[in-house]
Amino acid sequence: MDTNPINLSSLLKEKGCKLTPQRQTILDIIMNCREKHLSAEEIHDLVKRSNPDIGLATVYRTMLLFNEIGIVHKLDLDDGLGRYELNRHESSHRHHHLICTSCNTVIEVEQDLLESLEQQILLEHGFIVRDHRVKFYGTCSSCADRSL
Amino acid sequence: MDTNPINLSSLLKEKGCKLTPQRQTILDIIMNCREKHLSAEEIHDLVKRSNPDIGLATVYRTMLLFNEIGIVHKLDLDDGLGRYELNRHESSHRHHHLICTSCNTVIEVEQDLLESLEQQILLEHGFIVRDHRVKFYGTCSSCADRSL
DNA sequence: CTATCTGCAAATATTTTGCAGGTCC
DNA sequence: GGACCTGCAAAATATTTGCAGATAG
Repeated sequence: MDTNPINLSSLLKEKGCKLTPQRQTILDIIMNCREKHLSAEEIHDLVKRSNPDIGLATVYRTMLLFNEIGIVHKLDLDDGLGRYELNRHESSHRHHHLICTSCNTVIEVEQDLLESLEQQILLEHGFIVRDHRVKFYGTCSSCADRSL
Repeated sequence: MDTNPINLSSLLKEKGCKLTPQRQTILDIIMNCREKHLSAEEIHDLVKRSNPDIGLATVYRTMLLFNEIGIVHKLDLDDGLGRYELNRHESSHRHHHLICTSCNTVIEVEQDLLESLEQQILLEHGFIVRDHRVKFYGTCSSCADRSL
């Protein structure tokens, strides 16, 4: 597992923002929960263990900022809350989420495989794709086994 | 353009639900705005023209029901509201949305082209895909032209 | 020193729910 | 007639904002 490869300080400086202990703590938390898709409230709960004085509003403001800087991505897992995950890739090559409609587990898939579709979209619509979000709904292998 | 191919009455009967004027009015509205991705509030505004007494709560309850029956699909266009579109296909073959990050236009693409990815997901993860949601972010042709 | 940040509380915004009365079948 | 539905208002939820004081650089 890699240690912090993110130079928070310089990323913030580019934007004219300051490196505060709150922001560092929040980054540490989400670095330690890379696979977790945490909501703002969940991040807040975890962050309070290190620093009980951090407010929920600060978490929201920080996630907004981290999203702009590209440190995290906001995602929607259909439970009515915004959720965030660390942005592990430089490019628009992004993994996909498999959502099991039986047990609600979220599995990640690393393949992208959307190049040909994106190429076709460019040719037929003149639309230049720079990013995408893909969710698959279905039945995970454990649930499929269980229902045999 | 096809006229109402949806037999609302029998779909509702299957679920033990009743056909009320409110539900019929709401269906009529969304049939006439097939390409629109309306929010609950927008549907409510339109519906009130025919029947000013319909409440917003009824719209929410009806969209929940229509979503269960499969008449509509809820979607998330990243503006913080739930939006709905008519479900035009029987199968899980679904169109995709192109969201222009310059002008916020939403364009629809009819190609699916996810079969090979879904096949690969089944082989590698044993996950049976039954439905998917795909959003592409980028620049539409008008915006691309404008910035030349 | 000062622009930026923070915590708190209040404000917003969206969606859900309880209930008393109304209506489809 | 009775289960189901509706409108209204209130509640619940999620997120944003205003502000006075604190702090990074």
